Parts: sequence; structure tokens; C-alpha cells
Amino acid sequence: MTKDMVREKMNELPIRRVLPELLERMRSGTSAVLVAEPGAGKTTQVPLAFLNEAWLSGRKIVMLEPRRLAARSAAEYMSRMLGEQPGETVGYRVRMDSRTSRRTKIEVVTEGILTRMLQSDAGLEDVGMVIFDEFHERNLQGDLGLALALESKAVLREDLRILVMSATLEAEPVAALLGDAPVVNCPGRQFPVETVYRPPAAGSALEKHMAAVIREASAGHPGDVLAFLPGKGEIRKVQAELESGGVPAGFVIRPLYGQLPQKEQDAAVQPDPEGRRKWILATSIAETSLTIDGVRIVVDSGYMRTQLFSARTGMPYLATDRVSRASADQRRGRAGRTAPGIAYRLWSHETQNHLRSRNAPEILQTDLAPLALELAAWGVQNPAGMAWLDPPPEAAYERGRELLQRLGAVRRDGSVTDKGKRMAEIGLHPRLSAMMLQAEKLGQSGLAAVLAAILQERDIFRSGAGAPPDSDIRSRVQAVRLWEQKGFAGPNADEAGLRRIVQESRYMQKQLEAELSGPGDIEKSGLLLSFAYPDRIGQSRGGGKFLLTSGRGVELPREQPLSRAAYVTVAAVDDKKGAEGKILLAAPLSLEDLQQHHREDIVEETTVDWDPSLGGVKARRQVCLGAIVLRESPAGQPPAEAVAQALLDGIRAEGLGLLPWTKQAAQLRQRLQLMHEADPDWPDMRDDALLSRLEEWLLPYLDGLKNRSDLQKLQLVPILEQMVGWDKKTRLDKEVPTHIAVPSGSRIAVDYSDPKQPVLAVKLQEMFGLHETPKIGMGRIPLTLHLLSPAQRPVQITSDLASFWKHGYFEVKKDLKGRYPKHYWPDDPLEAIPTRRTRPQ
DNA sequence: CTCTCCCT
Repeated sequence: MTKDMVREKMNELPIRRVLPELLERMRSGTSAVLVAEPGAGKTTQVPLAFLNEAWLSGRKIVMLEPRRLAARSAAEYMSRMLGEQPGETVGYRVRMDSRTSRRTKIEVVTEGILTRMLQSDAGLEDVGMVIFDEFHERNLQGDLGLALALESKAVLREDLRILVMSATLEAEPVAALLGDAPVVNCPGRQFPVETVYRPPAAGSALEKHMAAVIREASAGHPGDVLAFLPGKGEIRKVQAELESGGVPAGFVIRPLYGQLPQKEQDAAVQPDPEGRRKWILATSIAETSLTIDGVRIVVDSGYMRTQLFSARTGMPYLATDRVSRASADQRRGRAGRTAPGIAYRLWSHETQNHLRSRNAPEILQTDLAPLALELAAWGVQNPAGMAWLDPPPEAAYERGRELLQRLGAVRRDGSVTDKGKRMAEIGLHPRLSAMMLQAEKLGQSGLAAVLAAILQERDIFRSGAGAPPDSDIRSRVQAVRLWEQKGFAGPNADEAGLRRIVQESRYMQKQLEAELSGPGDIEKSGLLLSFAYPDRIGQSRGGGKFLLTSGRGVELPREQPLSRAAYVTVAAVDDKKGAEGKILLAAPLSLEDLQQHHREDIVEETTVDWDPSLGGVKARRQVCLGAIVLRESPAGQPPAEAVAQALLDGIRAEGLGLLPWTKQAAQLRQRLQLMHEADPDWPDMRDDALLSRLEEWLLPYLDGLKNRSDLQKLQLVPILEQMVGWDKKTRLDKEVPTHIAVPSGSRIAVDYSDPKQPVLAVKLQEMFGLHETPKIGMGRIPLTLHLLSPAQRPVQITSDLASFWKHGYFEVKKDLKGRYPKHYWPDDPLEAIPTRRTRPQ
């Protein structure tokens, strides 16, 4: 495009119409929000419009972009409009690459760069205006940059202009955050896109359905198809589905996701050299990061995969979820960039109504250790006092602070240490910065820089078909070295990725200003990583399972040689909910290195606990690093208190069944429970209640006991009696007797197993002559009678004996007389003589 | 039995 053509095109842009208002707002005030739909041209027009404002008084305009590529291309585009090269009036600055000069008036930077600028000059002395572009993405770095810029403006730089630009933002909250800033709206310029809802039939697989819709749509409409899926797995399935149904002549399938080697990504984005129509199967990478010309058809699965952070375990995990309405609209818009298009949504109108309106901002679901370090370096220990659209969630923030403390970046009170300041300057995740600083001391910064670069970049390895991926980070280090020395990449490595890693690792080493340390010893990889991930040092439990110092369990497929290492450091992990976490990248480390370099975290202690396999208390001398036990030996004389506590732990773990519940003890417990239910002043005797008060009632009797068989010797009856005391015990015997005397002279034990309905089971013949049902509880509670045959089988259950004698007895008698003819079955039971034998003597 | 995307 020539300079004139660019100028001409620029004049048509919708943004031109709102620029005067925007300029006026920034003259009369100091902040504003610009809401402009895609295609309005805001990114390239707005910074240039402010270039000659008097209030700049020689200062620069800084514009933030969420991606390096976007920052560079915005700078290039604006330079072209001025007939210049980047680095003259308009420049850019991203990690490892910048084009700026003393003449530069507009600096386009990635979001994290602003934080670095503010950390080295809180007043931003040479900046007159900060523009936040694409703010609706709500990246962590953008939110942080805005919070810091607002503090700077409030305290040091009243005149600092802040403009927040966004495509689809609910403008009110951010305008309020800027102090009731005016909102300027600008329409966009998009071709119309028709929306079709096409949910899969019940029970049919989404991938199969998608393949069918792709086929159908390409038959009825022109242009390339862009299909959105949550991840690689689903992409491969749809691809297989399309291939098995036959790809028509003139079409080609192009997968597109971040892990894919650069060459294959390029093939998906660029027009097909043979002029075929593309079926592009993409993740959300194609939602904002990459734009593809020629797409007229979008097919959206409606799902996306995101990484979430578990504040509970301190580890990340992947989750597949429905997209938001904002995401779905963004995806649909991809069909209307160059011509009118059509978008198929593989969900129903009904589902559409339930989608959340926008994606959660990153600050609500990510690891906050980096944020906590920046704030500590800024001098803030409690983020609650700052201006946030969404304040950082407390649990994750606290996790982040704990990690920083462990890495030596902050003190207990949250204030930053000198080491922490250096870590923040290095501009890596605090874990990786801590590793770099430690490696420097050990003369291993060369290896550490390669490891950090590998972890920073996307994985350079593709797993072979069918084979499980290799999780040993040393194989990546080897690939990097091979590439550096011979310019040769292994069959599975991505060359563009290797190039980036080499560049990145050299940059890091240079930044440390360390002497180049040489390649280092690859076998120290696990050790170096342990300085970054001290909470993820794993000890083998066999079968590829490892216990981490944090207490979490993780695992590796057993086919991997790494699964047989005794100790590993786990750098990347997917913390599956419920199940063991999955190790994605790790390296082995030796016990010697571990003991030498983590000496200050290793503690020696005597542990006394219940060993279920032993059925008793075991005392051991343990050498521990966090939750893992490096060595242990039997301990001699453990303190009696600890043994008793361990016994209680055993009972809590295995239940009250460990105690000798004789018939008498069990009945006593039930009788007490009956009293409790009538009067809460009596102790609750249910399992949970007893277990929660073991210290009170059982502990005093445990002296000298060590195991199950010792416990079996306890006398529970006196123990339970002691629990209620003498007065209550006397009352208990009176109100809830153990036995009842019946007319035959027998004393029959009452069954209290159901405290609501105590039972007296007694032979019918023993009850002759008794008019009324016996009662307990000072005559309040009638017993339920189980009247038994001579063979002890219940023949009648009643709590109204008088009525039984009158009515039921004669029926029962007839039957019993037939079965037990030798027994005594009188016609008048109330006058008869009770007996425990066949007949009264 | 398969890792979403991005950045200092």
C-alpha cells in the first residue's frame, strides 16, 4: 500500500468522527474511556491524533498492547503512515526487542513493560499519556498496569493522561475507576454475519456433529471455514471424522493450535498455495491472537479450555468450559472481516441465554505470585487499598505471598527483600528468577537460563503418534544444545521454538550480567529446578507415583524412564481434581544434592503415630523435607503423652470399634444415650460425639497402652460411669434399669439399642399374672414387649399388655397349643402362675 | 492417552 492509499483509507475510518470529541475530553480532563467496536481503527489512529497536543509538553505517549506481535505491527503501521521506520517518531518495546530513539514520541509496548517502567520511575517523568488498548481482554498485566498507573497519577502525576480503549467493555465500571471519566463510543466496521444455532442431537458426539456442519456449510457458502474447538484432542477427533468421511477435492484440513510447530501454524493462516478452500480446526488462538483472511464461515463448538489455579494445592489445572457470550461474538466476527459471512453455533438458543456474559478476568483465576511480587516491589503489602476492577482473590494472593516468602523475596510482614527487588527486575516468574539467582551462585547460570527459557516458551517437543509424551526436561535441554552446536533439531523438535529458546536463554544470561558460565552439567537440572519449585520436590512411591514436599501426589506414566527416579523436581503439572496430578515436565535430582542444597529446610523430628498395619503406635525418628520423609529410624522412648495422642488418632481413624464393647458396656452406652435424648445435660453417646471428646473421657486411662490388644483390656463400664459421675449413675440405674424383674422371678436385660423404643424380650409364659406393661423412666416410658414362644421366637410385639391379654392372647394360645402341646396354656392368663419351665411346678 | 492462551 502506498502512503497516499493509506491516507485515503484512514479517512474512511469511523474513528475519525469521534477523534475531535476525544481530543477535547483530554484537554478539559485527564482520563477517558473509548469503547470502539472492531474495525474502527482505534489502535492506529488514536495515538497519532494526540501527537501534537500542547499538554504533552514534550513527553511521550505510551500505548499498551496485550501481545508482542500486536505492539510491533501497530508501531510499523503508524510509522508507515508517517512515511517513517519504527524507532523514529513511533517505536515499540517488547521483551528482548525494541525500536526506540530520542526522537520517539509514541512508544507501543506490551502490557508488562509498563509495570517495569513504573517500577523504575514511579512518576513516569517522560510520559504524558498512557493508552490501554484491548483492555477488555482483562489480562493480569493490564489490570496491574492500570492499578499502578492510577496510584502514580493519584500521588505523583495529577496531569498524567489515561485513556482506556476497549472493544466490548461494560464501560461504566472502568469509567468509575478512573474517577467518573467520560465515555466516548464509536461504531465499528464489520461485514454482516448471519448467526445459525445448530445444537447436536441428544446423545450425538460434538465432534461428529461438527464435522457434519462443516461439510454442510462449505457446500452452501463460499470461503474458508474456521472451526473453534477447546483443544488439541478435539481437533484431532474432528480431523479424523472429516478424513474418514472423505475430504472433497478442492478442500484441505488445517489444524491450528499453539503447540503446533510454526510451519504448520503458518500453513493454517496463509492462503493455500494450491488455491484449495481451508477447513481450519482451531483453538481460541484464532479468536484474538491470529487473524485469518478469507474466512467466511465460522463453526463454533461453544467450548474453551482454560488454565485455572488451585489456591488449595498451589498448582494449576486445565478445565474445559462453555464460552462466554463475548467470546462467542468475537468468534462469530471472524467470519465477517473481509466479506459478509455466516456463523454456526453448535448450541441452542436456550443455552445461549445461559452463557455468562464475559470471560473471567485473569486476575480471578491465575497464580498470583507474580502479582504479589510486583506489589511488594511497589511497596504495597495489602492490595485491598488499590484501585481494581476485580481485586485479587485473597486465597490465591496469600498462596502467592507464601511462595515469595519461601523463595526469599519477601519478609514475614510482606515487605520486599533486596533479593525480591532483583527478582522483580529480572522479569520472569518469581520461581524462575529465584532459580536464576541461585544458579548464578553455583556457576550454573547457563543451564538455568536454558531451563527457564524452556519453561517460559511453549514446549518444543511433539509427542509421537501413540507414544506418551516424554516429560523429562533434560531431553529438551539436549535438543537446545544440539541446535546451538550443530544447527540440527531432532525429529520431534520445532525449529522456530528452538530458535526462540536460544535467543531467550542468551538474553537472560546477559541480563544477569553474570560471566557466561558455560553449558553447565545437565544432570544438575533437577537441582536447579528445585530452587524454583521447592514445594514440588517429589519422592518416589513406586509405580510412577510421587509425593511432593507440598503434600500433593502426582504421577507419571510408568513407561517413562523418569518414573523410576527416586527423587524428581516437577516443573509443570496438571493438577487433576480428585485424582493424582499429572507430571508434564520434571527432572531427576540426587538425594545428596537435595540434602546439601536444601539443608535449612530439612528438619529432624520424632513422630509418634498410629500405624494401621501394625495395629499400634509406632515411634520413629524422621528426617523430613516438607511432607516427604528422607530417612527414618525407630525411636527409643517416645513421650507418654505423644503415645496416648497417637492412640486417640488411631481410634479416630479406625473408629470406636477398637474399644472392647462388652454387652454391659454397650448397654450402658445405650442407656446413657436414652437419657441424653430426654435431657441434653447428659452426654451425647453417639459415635461422632464420643470421638470428638476422646481427650475428655478416654485419655486418662491410656497410660502405658500402645496397641489394639492393650486397648482391648480397658474396662469401659467404669470409664463410662466415671464420665457421668456418681449422682447421674444412681439416677440412671433408677430410671433406666439394666434389668426388669418379671412375674416368673427372672431378671431380664432390657434391650436399649433403639433408645426411642427400649425392648423387653421375654417368654410369654413368664408374664402370666402381670396386668400392665412394665415401664421405665419413673413410669413414663412403656417397654416394647417381644413376647416369645418356648423356642424364643417372638409371637407378639406389643406395648399394651393389658389389651393383649384381652384380645390377642386367645389367638396366639390356639397356635401355641398346637405347636407346644406339653406346655402350659391357661385360659385365664391373669390368674395363671407364671413359669420359666414347661409348666408351673 | 493426548496442554488453553499470553506476557515482564
